[in-house]
Amino acid sequence: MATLKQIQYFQTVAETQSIRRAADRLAIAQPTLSAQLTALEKSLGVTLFERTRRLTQLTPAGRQLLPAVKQLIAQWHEVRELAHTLSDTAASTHRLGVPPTLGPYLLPNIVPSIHRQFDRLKLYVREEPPSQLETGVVEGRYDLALVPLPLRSDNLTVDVLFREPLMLVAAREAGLAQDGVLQEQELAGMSILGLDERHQLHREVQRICERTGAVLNRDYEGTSLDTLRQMVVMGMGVAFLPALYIRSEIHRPEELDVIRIEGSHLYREHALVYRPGSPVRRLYQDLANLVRERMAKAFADVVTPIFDRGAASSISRCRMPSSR
Amino acid sequence: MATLKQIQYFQTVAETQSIRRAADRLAIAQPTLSAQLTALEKSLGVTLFERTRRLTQLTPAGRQLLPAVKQLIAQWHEVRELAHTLSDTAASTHRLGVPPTLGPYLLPNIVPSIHRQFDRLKLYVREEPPSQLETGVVEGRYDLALVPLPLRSDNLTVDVLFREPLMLVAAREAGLAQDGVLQEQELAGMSILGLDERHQLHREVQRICERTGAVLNRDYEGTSLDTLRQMVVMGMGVAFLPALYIRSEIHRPEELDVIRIEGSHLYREHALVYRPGSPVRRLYQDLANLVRERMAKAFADVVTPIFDRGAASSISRCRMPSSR
DNA sequence: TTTCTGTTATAGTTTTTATCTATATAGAAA
DNA sequence: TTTCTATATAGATAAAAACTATAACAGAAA
Repeated sequence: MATLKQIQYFQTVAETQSIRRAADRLAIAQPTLSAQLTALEKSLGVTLFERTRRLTQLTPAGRQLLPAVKQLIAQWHEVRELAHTLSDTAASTHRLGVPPTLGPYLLPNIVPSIHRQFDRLKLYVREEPPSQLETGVVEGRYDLALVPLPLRSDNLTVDVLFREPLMLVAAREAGLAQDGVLQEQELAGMSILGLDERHQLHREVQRICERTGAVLNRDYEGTSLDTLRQMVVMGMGVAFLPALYIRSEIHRPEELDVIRIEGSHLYREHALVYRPGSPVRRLYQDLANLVRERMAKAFADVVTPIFDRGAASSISRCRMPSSR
Repeated sequence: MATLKQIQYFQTVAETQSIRRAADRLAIAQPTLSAQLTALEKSLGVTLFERTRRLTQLTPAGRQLLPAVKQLIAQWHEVRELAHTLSDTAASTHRLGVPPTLGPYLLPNIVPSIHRQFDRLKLYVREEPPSQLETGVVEGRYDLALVPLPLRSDNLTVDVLFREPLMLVAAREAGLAQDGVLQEQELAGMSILGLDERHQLHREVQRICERTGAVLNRDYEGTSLDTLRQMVVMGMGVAFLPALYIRSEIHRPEELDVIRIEGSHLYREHALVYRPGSPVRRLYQDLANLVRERMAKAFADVVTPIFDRGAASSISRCRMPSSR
């Protein structure tokens, strides 16, 4: 099989019309070039050059082959250039998966920062339920994903990002919120609207209901946060909505009361996950930190960034030298 | 520098998503493939694969590099295919030079035969004065050329093709030709029209005049066979015209008398010439034979093919093994 | 003619590298 | 846990690409 070197030799000899001069330009010995030319001619089955004492010129066949060969070299240079660009890992396109109850309300807030810090990084973003995101990352359909904790799979590296409160939302006319705060006990017996069970949020709300004695209404379930909110507006009940959604989408609070519940763990946690073997995990850790910092700076009133656990989780999965 | 092999390895691993399977498909050992992949990654400066125990998949950078690499391989296949086509030397485009006093009147008669016998051979034909054709072949601007003998340069292989008579042409009203034949002695003192001295034919006619005592009229010279013929038609004198031109262009003999001269060597000889080092000289010898045969078959009454001298001339220039 | 010069080809050697076999290592599955 | 499977590493071998030195040869110059 011919080599790219031989192809390049071919082009140089064709240009210089001399094996001697081509060898000089290529900084190799002349016999080497002669031998490689012969090898190339043999492997192509074509005599490329007519060697005379005065000059070495292309045969008719070689002359016709030259344009194709030049294009081959051009394509090779293109590959090399592209590789050079991509050698900065932050210059590639990474496939990021996001859950539908977080992505649309988080990404607009962090993507500009990412673009600012990693100006040549590109993100291909897709929305899917968290369970599919997890398997997607494991199976390689995604490079990284934003997912709520806890995870099902244990063979992913997890960088915990932040804690997002779930707020109780009620129609204004319900008159639930005297001062925007409710005691946990007051939830008991209350009928709560939730999303359908394909959403991770369904289970999270279910867990809260079990603990507080509220009742999850399974007769009517929202298919998205927006429909759930509409159900609340229409007076069908109250619901737990994520703080980032509320911050992002509810701009006319006169229609809805947003109520904080006193003294409980009404929140969900989000993490950035990726395969432990990913050669660009350092970049993903940087991205995770970027998200945490951005949250701390601009959304401290909404979410709680988690700096320690994520880092620890990553480090615990680093490869250790064998003791043996 | 990377090799085409490594590029192909890259593609195969990307396709099979496994170094093991790719090694099987490529019929090489798995460690070899691992090593070559690492070498490629190093030379490109990019980590192409994420190797896990379950599978080996592309990194984001590798994924983006793959299309360019596929195109590179496609271009390589194109080069190989083209080379394979051209490995039949008769499938190339050869640059043929012809003199203006022969090409237009000979080529239409032989090109169809060439096409019939070498159906994929292509000829790029250019017309130039014979002296420039010779240097053109020597310097590589042409691959082969049709030229009249004798040659100026001695470093070309010569395949003599045929002898073409020069016929005396006179206006009908001159009444020179009682029976279409003239004795050589009758030429003495006759004023002969010729071409300008840039044409080889000028010298040939000059030689004939010297031998026969005719006078070459240098006051009026034709710039082409056609203008020369027009000068004869207009009664400005008589001229020697090549037999192939007459056969090809003079269809209304009533205007002109074509007269054969008895007992002299009123002819020119044409040869096919090419560089002795040309790797396709066998093809050119075949072409020369084709021309001779075609002349013998269809133009025996016009020209005299020469089979022996040409072959001998070629053979005499073949490389001999050194005696030492 | 002979000699000189410049170019390519050949011979022989060294270095590099591509490849092999055997084995280590470590996730995933049983 | 053990077993299986995939990749990596080590060491050896074979292939090749590279070098130096020199031969062969055409063309120019003496």
